[in-house]
Amino acid sequence: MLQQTRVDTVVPFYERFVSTFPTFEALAGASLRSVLKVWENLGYYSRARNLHKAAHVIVHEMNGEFPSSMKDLRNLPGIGPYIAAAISSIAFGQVVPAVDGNVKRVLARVFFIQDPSDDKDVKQQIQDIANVLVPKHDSGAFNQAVMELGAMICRPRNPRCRECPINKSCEAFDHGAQDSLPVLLKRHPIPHKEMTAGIMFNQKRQLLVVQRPNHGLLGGLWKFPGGERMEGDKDLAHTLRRSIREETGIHVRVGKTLHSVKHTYTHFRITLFAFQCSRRSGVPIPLDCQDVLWVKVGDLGQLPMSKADRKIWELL
DNA sequence: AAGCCGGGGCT
DNA sequence: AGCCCAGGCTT
Repeated sequence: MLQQTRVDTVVPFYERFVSTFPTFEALAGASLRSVLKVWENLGYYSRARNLHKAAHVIVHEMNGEFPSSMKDLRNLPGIGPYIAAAISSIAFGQVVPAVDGNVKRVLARVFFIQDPSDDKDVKQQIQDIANVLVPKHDSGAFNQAVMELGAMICRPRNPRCRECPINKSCEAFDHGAQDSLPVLLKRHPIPHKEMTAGIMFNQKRQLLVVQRPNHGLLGGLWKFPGGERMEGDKDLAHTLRRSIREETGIHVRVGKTLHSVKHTYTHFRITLFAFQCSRRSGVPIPLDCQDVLWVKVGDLGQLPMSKADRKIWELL
């Protein structure tokens, strides 16, 4: 949960998650849908899918025993170098450094590393320094201490160097360069996309929703049918007719605009336009999606949806 | 090695 | 509007 996600954001999700799935057996036995529902709004949903898978591996392939070595931890889906090191050092007392974003920033400053910290060699250099620094005793506490120092004192912006317990050992502070380290690579500007969502009821006053493919953006979450405006679309109504046909095979008539919401993802922004829609012909089947479902508006709260789609639902 | 993957808070 | 968050997986 803590991957690229602030502790304060995670805490309520964590509490709800462990009370819903208190054991590996409970998590392994739960449906992916129920896991995604508890994860809803936390983002990076592959983490939820991987955690669900990992619980299954622990219960069915590891005799229900949680692994303690770096090597065995790395074999669980979703556990990479940082988490393997964090768990084995904090929970099992192994002498390994846990290098997260905080640690990289602290070490880049303390050791005055002026090359971009995203560079492969620089990452290795930081890892090498951490390997030397990690103490034989209480390495888990050391790891947490460096992370905490990075979060509270050696912050990305406006570091509190006067209050820093190790400022006398910090080369960046010596040079007065703490604000310009670590060096950032410039990022590409993110594109803007226009997205469409069809709000369509059947005679039973049920709403049509589709489930996204399990891999890719917002994998496994539910959405209103519709898609991105492409080159050849002459207007958004055209986009919506085309994308609903691709997703579900049905032909629709596009009515009036109901709402529009803006949302920012990691690599692009969207404006999502919701249109009233009616079915002209065909029966919805899962073509360019994983599943289709007619659902009562009130029951849509049970299905995991992204923030942008949830906003549309709330406006309805 | 680079791209992909969310949502939220701070500046 | 940009940046960053107790990163990992895929290609």
